[in-house]
Amino acid sequence: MSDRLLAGLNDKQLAAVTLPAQPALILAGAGSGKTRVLTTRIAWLIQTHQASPQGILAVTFTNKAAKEMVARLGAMLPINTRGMWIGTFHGLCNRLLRAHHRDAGLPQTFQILDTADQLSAIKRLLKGAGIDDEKYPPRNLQAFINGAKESGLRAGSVEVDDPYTRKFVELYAMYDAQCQREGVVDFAELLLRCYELLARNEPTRRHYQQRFGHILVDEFQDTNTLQYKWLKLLAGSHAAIFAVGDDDQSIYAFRGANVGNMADFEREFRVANVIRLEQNYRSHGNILDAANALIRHNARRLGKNLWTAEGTGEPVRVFEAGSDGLEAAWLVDEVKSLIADGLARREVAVLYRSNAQSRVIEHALFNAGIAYRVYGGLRFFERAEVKHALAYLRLIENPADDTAFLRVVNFPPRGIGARTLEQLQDAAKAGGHSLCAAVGGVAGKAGANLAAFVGLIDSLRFETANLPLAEIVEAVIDRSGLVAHYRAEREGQERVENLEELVNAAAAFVAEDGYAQDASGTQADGAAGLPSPLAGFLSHASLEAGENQAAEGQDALQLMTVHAAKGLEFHAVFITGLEEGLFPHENSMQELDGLEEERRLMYVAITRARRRLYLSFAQSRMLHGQTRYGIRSRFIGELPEGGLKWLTPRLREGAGLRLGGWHDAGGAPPAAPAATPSSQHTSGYRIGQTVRHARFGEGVIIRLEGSGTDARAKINFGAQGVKELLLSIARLEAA
DNA sequence: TCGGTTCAGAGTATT
DNA sequence: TCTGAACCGA
Repeated sequence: MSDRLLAGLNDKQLAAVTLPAQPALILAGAGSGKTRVLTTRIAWLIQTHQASPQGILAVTFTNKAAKEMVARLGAMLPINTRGMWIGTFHGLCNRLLRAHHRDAGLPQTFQILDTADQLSAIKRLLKGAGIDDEKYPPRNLQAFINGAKESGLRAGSVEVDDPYTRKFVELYAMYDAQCQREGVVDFAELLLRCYELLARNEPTRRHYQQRFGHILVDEFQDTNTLQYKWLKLLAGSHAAIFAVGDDDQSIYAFRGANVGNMADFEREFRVANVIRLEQNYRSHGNILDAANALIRHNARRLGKNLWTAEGTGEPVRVFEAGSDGLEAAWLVDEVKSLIADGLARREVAVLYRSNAQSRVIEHALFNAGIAYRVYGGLRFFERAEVKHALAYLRLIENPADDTAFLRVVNFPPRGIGARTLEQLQDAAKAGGHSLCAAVGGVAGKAGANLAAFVGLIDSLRFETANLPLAEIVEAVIDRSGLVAHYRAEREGQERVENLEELVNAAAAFVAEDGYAQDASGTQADGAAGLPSPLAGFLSHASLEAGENQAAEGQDALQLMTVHAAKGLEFHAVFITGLEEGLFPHENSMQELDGLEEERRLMYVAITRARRRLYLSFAQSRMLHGQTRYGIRSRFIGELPEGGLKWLTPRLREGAGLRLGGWHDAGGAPPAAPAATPSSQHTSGYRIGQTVRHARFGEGVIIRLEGSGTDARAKINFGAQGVKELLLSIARLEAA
């Protein structure tokens, strides 16, 4: 019976799927069938009765990945996947904490703060404590707190060796106390609190350790320190952890991911079975050769080489443009011809290193009338009007949620201004109450307004107590005055529609997966009563921010950052802006292993392409309101020459990008003329000229200032950064 | 409470 | 250059 399940797997995939119940590390290269191996492994364990569906825990980073796993599993096995523990780290921790809220020291109705909620809670904390937020910027404090939590550290455990950090630690402790008072947890707290629950509560820990004989982890290279600790704790000494990841695709160090977890896991669990999935089913040979050659420049790797049974395919096309505008114009032409050849727009991706780069491209596409879709943007549950409605719902569920209270106490406006709120906050502080509970402490007209607001919340709570979720939401958006408020606005129509969509989302939530799944999971463990549908919906809204932007369904070109492209694949891929300072990004140069992470990012970008890959860079680019002259990214030079096809004349090897090459006597004019840099003749140098410096190497002059002995040049030395040099001192050679 | 002005900052992002 | 946030005046 398992034959059908295993049919079509290659030897390595088969070996991985059918490994004995031991710690295993699967190095799964891009396009090597990673998700298939993961889901088939689960199906195989169940089908061969090595595990029951309840005995398996599978964890991912995104809801999308979790959903895909569930869907594929459902297609493989005739089982009910609903009660299974397949989800994101945060989703699973939420589930555990709901079931054991008392042991975890949380109210049953605890709310989850998203990043924006957390920031406003921090701002409020600083204000209340009279802290100078210039000296202690809320964002920095937020990063500090999250960083500490993601390392598994409470305020008391953070090492302090300077007064500034000491203050941060003090504020961290105050922040945690505030959250506890208000019954809210931030994202990192979900994990840390869950970790502490398991660490301190032996019966609970044993229960889950015994229950989950198999723990499967997707994208293991993206785990942070706390997530790895959590996995170790849950696995205990028995569970077989099946970790799947690719160190070459580790691109999230900046948000705490620790690739070192892979090597640590191999060592700490004495992994006997490291399996490499290196056969790639996605790309043609030249594309893989480029990826392999590039990533070989990284020193710290577990080591892997992708190969394909397909042919070499087309060469990788390289284009040098005179400017960012010309790069976009070329891209438009190329896309047009791809479309003319019958390729669907959705099969073409335009990738860039940073979001700001999409502007120029969008502009060109828009003018050319080519439909496109930009990834990344406001998501449904992040929209202001939706967050407002959710704040009302949160107050119904938990009146102590001061963040929610402040968000809507005067929205729509009901005559409760800053002064009143200050009084209220003072009263709350003095009495040790929540804002909601302190309303009686404010007198006069303002007090009456506040009381009316609390009355509204109370009556909504009582009157909707037994209504279906969708009707609760409907009552809230209606009686809060939100809908009326947006109706009255000239451009509020879309917001009204989003509020109505929220009612639909609530109905869908009850009907579908979410609530039923939460309920069964909790019930199965018999710890706590059922969470209300409302509580479930609010968690859902926090943990799953929803799709970003609409326009789906339409066949459109796909525009996104390289990060956003991870996990996706396209027939044709454009990697744009391949310039030093942009990709690799200059900010990464100050970071430990920054360049290697940028290179992995480039590796991810290259391996998105199935059949056709374009690389492009521009001689000049508008950045922060200034024209910057860049030099070609080193990454292009790290690719195998033979697999590249230059669409523009190749400039002299080693010369870097020689801007304004047409200035040189006898120099061939570039195919695409550059935007003429305004030549200022100072001491014989000119903007755009390539020069060589003894220490910094080759660079491009981007600015000339002063004269005589004070003449200075600003020079972009690429990886060495931009330097300002005195021409009378620096000995520059023309390159 | 709104709307305009000013100012700083500008990298990637899921939960 | 462009954006978002903070701030100030009506």
